[in-house]
Amino acid sequence: MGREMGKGQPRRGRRRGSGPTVSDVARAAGVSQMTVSRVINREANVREETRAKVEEAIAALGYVPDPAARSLAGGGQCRIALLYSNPSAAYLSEFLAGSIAGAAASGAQLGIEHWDGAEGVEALARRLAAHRTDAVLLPPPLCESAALLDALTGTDMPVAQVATGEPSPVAHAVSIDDRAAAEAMTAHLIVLGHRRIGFIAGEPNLTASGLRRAGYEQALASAGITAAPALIRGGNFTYRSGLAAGEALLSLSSPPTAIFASNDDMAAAVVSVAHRRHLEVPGDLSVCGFDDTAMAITVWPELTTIRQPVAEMASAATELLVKAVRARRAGEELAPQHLQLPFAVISRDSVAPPRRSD
Amino acid sequence: MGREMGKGQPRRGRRRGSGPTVSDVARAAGVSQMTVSRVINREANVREETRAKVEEAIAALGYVPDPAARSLAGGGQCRIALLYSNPSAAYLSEFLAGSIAGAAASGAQLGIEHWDGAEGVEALARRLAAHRTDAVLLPPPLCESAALLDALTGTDMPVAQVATGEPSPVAHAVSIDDRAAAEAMTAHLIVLGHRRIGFIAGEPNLTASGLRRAGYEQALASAGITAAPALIRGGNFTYRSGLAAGEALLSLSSPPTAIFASNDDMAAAVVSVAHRRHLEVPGDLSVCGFDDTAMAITVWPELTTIRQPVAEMASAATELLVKAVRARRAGEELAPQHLQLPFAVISRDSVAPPRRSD
DNA sequence: CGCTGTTCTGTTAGCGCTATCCTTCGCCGT
DNA sequence: ACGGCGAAGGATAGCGCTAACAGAACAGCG
Repeated sequence: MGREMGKGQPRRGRRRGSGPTVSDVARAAGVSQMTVSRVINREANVREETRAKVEEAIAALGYVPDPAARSLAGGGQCRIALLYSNPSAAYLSEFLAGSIAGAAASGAQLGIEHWDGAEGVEALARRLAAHRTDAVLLPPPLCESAALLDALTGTDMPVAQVATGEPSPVAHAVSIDDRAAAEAMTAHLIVLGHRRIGFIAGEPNLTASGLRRAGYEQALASAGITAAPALIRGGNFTYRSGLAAGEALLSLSSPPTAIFASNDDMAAAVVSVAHRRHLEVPGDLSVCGFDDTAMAITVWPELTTIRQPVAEMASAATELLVKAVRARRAGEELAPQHLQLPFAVISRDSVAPPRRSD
Repeated sequence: MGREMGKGQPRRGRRRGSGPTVSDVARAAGVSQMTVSRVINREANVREETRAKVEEAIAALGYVPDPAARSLAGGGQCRIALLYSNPSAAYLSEFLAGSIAGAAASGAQLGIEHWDGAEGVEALARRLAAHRTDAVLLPPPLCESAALLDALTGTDMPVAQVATGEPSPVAHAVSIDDRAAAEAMTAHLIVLGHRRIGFIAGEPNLTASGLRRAGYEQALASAGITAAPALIRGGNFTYRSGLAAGEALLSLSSPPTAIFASNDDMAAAVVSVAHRRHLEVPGDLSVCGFDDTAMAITVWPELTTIRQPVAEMASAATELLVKAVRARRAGEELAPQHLQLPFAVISRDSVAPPRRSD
């Protein structure tokens, strides 16, 4: 039977005008499709030289892998649910962007699920099952809920906690070294000449809070400064709690020359309190925060703070989950990974040397 | 009976344990895969009897079509890009959540693209093309960039603007009635007894700013109050501009009893200024914002503000784009739609009747 | 009965990618 | 030399689905 009878021209196929495909890249790089695939997936056993050639071709053609095709051919459909509760919204947006990128990169579907705890844990599990969820991504503060974690790890869905201080041994986790970060920030203040450094602790139920406080204390100890208990105040990560703690610290007979708040919201509140008392920031009082959320650059002066690579963390956690799901489907089990990403001290305008180093 | 005769014994396929496929259903129903596909897609030209048989088989096997395969095979692939610039991040998180939901609902892929304007418009267009973007979603403030809009609508990608005051005639748009919202908020203050109501305008380049101001003026006019020009101050949606405008308004010889800021950031700044001057909010000064971003409930007291259903708006815009892309592929053209979603006045603790209605 | 339409249903060939072989090649030890 | 081994990369066959076309079944009409 003459397949190409009517037209001498081979049938155009039903290519979407879309874009370059693996075979285009392969042709351009002078390798096989499979090698391109290997480069994309960062598999081993590809010579550096070959990899470079392929990457060049990818860049030149502006190639982007088709997620649909990937999940069809590869490990198969993978739906991961991002479970969130109380959105510290600035955080969530970066987190979402990261998850989306991670999901896109591994060809997974991302679903957003809200859970406020009112609905029981089992009801949640049922909901996830109905949505054919393969894995669950937990940003703070949900990643700290022991009940939730238990229920989730009880199912056969891999779970990833992001930014928890104390990862569960049965879950994947991505975080920064909160303790080292707090220590670095405190040390920074000490180097500038501050000696009376106030600290506003975070929500006591979150494990990261303890680590941040430990880092602060460690830095003081390393510098030979005795930590005055009066300089440490409790907070719960809200602006309002920062207001109260700030008032308390600045009402001391010998107030601190710098205040390190465990997050940006509380630091912003401290700035507000300082202004109310007609103290200049950073002239009369240095203030620093933690997280580098939108709040940090919203207030004036902009806050010196610790940047967590939230997007990267979310992206890494997402990819981890996809890998876990695929491994599980292949019959293996991916041992819980606990990644730690680097943080950075971001210097802005809310910190300066103390006016008189007494 | 033998397996498929034509081909040799298939080599141990790499079936995922997943679920039943079209061919399972087809075999169970005694029809071809194609017929099953037709039933799934509710195509015409399938006998009622056949359809019933297939549907029965689907139900019996618990078959669910694989979206990845569908979009690979069908033209279904649709990649929509969410283009964002400015870290108006609190807004973005809700926006993202909405877009994701919208994309999932219509089976589209969502990509996040950052653009700060440094890279030229054509470079951006090239990047989008390289990422096989089919349509572009523009949250504020990018949706106001005429240059960008021109460049984008010049391509054959559908574009949707979200929350713009003045939709382009060639783009889709989803917004709220900013003017009516500002009018409602102002009227609310008037009903409480305020007569000297300060207004902080938004970034003059954004069309929504003008509408909000017009709404404010309209409400005053309707109540027979003459708008004192001194009570209107310019701002640009930043906290810092709110600080300056707040200072100016409260320094007037006859200061306002209420200040309506065009967004929450500026309203938060006004609260801060008021506190610095030892004015109680809302006792001595009522303050209200606009947008209901995270900032509104971060500061204390929490802000009375206008809620825009950002997530719904993003979701609606996303679905609109998908529809437009599919229509275009089918050869038709979806005329630009301009949707307007309802807003709501959210009463919190930053507004009260004036102490003495003078 | 042929001849045209009109439904319906089946067949074939991919969509873009990766799993699973398989070949090739260089490097070691004896 | 030789066999053996592991790394690098190629060839091929699908993943589950649908577009496009090719029949088959059935109607009406001369």
